[in-house]
Amino acid sequence: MNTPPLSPPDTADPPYLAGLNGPQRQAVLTTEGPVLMLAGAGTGKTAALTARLAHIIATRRAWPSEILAVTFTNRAAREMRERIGRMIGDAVEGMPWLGTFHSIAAKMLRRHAELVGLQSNFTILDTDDQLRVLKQLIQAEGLDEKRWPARQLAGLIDRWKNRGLTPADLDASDREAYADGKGQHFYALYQARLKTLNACDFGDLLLHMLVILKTHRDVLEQYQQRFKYILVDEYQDTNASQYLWLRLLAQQRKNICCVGDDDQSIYSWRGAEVANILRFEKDFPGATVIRLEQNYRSTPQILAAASALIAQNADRLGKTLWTELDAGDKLRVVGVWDGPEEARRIGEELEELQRRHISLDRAAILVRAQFQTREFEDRFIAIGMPYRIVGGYRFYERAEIRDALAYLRLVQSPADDLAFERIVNTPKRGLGDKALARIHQFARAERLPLFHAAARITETDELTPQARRQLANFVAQMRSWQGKANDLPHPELTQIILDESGYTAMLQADRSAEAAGRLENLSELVRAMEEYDSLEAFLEHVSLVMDRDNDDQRETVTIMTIHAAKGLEFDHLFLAGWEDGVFPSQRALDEGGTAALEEERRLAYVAITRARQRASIYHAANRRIYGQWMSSIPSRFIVEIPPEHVTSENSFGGGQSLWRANWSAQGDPFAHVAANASGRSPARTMTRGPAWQRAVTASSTITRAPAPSEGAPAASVGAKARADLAIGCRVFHEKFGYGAIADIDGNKLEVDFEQAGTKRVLDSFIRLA
DNA sequence: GTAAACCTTTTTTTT
DNA sequence: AAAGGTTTAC
Repeated sequence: MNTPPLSPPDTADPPYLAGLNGPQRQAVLTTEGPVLMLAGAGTGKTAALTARLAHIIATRRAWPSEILAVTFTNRAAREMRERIGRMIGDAVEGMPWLGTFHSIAAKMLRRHAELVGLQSNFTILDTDDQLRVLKQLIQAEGLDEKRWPARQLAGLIDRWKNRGLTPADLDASDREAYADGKGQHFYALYQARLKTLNACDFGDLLLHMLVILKTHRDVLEQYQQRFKYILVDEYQDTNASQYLWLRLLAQQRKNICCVGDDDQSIYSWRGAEVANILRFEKDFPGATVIRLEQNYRSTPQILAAASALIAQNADRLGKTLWTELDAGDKLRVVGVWDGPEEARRIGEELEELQRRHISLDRAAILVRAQFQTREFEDRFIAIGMPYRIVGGYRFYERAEIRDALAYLRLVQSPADDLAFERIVNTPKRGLGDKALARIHQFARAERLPLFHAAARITETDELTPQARRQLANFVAQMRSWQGKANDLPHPELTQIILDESGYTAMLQADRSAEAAGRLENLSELVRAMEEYDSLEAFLEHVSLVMDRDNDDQRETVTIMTIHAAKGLEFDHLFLAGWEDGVFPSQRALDEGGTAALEEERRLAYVAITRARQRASIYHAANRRIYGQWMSSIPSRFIVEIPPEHVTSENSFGGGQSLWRANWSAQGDPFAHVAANASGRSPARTMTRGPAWQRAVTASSTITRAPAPSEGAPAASVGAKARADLAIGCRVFHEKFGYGAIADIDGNKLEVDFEQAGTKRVLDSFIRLA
């Protein structure tokens, strides 16, 4: 370790070392050589990271512009910038290489775009554009879109890109994927199409840069020279492509510091590989490994509950978090009747906080999936509770915003065919499929972008006179905006475009309930643009940050997904919807493997460890999913928390949560199930874990789901039909008893019950008798 | 070419 | 339940 000439700690510690513990100091002072920082939840990782940066800069080891600091989310990048700013002042302005992987890769790629056949003003496609391109390709190849959804192809291509694979790199098994082995073909087609569009998608930002670094030694060396120190946050979430990228850049100087926590790896669905953390020491021999294990955030009760939960995962490095804080409250587990009641109860608790003059900024509601936020939104609007939903309906994904952006994109780069297609007939100009097909045909024949083709086609008699007039008008307008683009400030330009194009008028004429909100969103867009120096800068921001910065000054409770909450902390935490099928998600359960379930468990761990003082876990007995009522079972994760760290209550019985009381009082958690199944535990349930068994036992005692009667047949959660059922099978249902299957419709069954008559039920509530 | 009616699908999680 | 896509009616 190359310790700088520092005086003894008690006399002249630089301010950035103040209040750091031993391992944290080591993380700050070990500047040379590879460092792996294993930092558990709430162990002051960000403090150590920012101090490390401050130290490197203060001791003149590197200029701010010579440090590469990568984070995963824009929020994390922003926070780090702010915190460093507080330590080192304006020097942070000179840190151009602090940002997300994607923003940094984009910045690099703009400099070297020509090396992968792009121009430096390439557009960055979002998921929506990506899907539209793929759909067009699938159609052009004459494939049935129903059978081979574009989404699936997009997912595959995404995964390949995450793994750092170009079409040529795919191996035999990858090539087989999609539409009888056309996966590779489509991948290549898609990449070619992107090239002609002068566009790339999110995965390309990294993959293109990776290819450039691999194949252009001079470029690689240039960056290896520049980046004297590399710092990576949330290392457990890096995917293969990011990993290779980092390894190339760090190879020369090897001053790379990676910070991560294998227990908080929750992005494997996006290609993240925890293995990256495990093989760090192999890739960088002699690496210093520093463990941060003292937790400054949570009470011992919360910490113990979280630790016990995560201990159920087999696949982990293992660590022991400890804290010096006072014991604190146990976790609360609250059972409620249904989703609306959950929202009502949490609303009441928030009102209680308000009465105690506790700022709502200190409270948060965490959900597994976005759809759960609606219940809270409805309730909080009703009671006037100030709230903010993070992520959610994203500002830049709204149709009106995307339309406006498409206009701007077309002004900026007339060759943006996707933008052209999007707005050529919005608002309506009488240019429908037929006209568009003609333009397409013309464009292909003349090898022109759509906009230029459109301009030329108006000089021919290809189109009907009225379509021709309309199109000529549109082209003329666009030209006039393009001419103004350099003279007018971009917010004004946008306003002019919206007005002259008739977009504003279209919304004003719209009598529907949403129209007013849309107009408001557009003025907000114009306002947001003012913060950017140029149209280019703004569009870049929009492509990379799908969210608008929330500068809400009021005190509000935050509602967000657990994923979005990673890295944050709250005094009062509400964890909603802890029911099997919601959390862990149905998809994770359907997959059946332990890997998916362990990731859900890590998610549960992340959720609980966000709490500083108090955490309340909610589970509802009934929930509406896909618009239909489903009865649900408390999450197995609740059962996995040791009872000594939990107090239970429920709103429909009083006192301790019935299901937990029932299961612990019974001794044998299987007894109930076994009895119901007439002494025989069915093989299918035996393949589930003991937690599931307990939960099933419990649910049969407390859940009184609305009967799936004729009028309201229960809907599906997982759409797959079970293979073990056939018409005529004798089956058992918890509520209706024994019966025979009369009909099967996907996962919905019609069963003739011996006692209850004929009912429509979901196959997941049925087992073979 | 458009609007209205009808059917199907959707829910992880993010850059 | 709501949004998206498709078919049908004008």
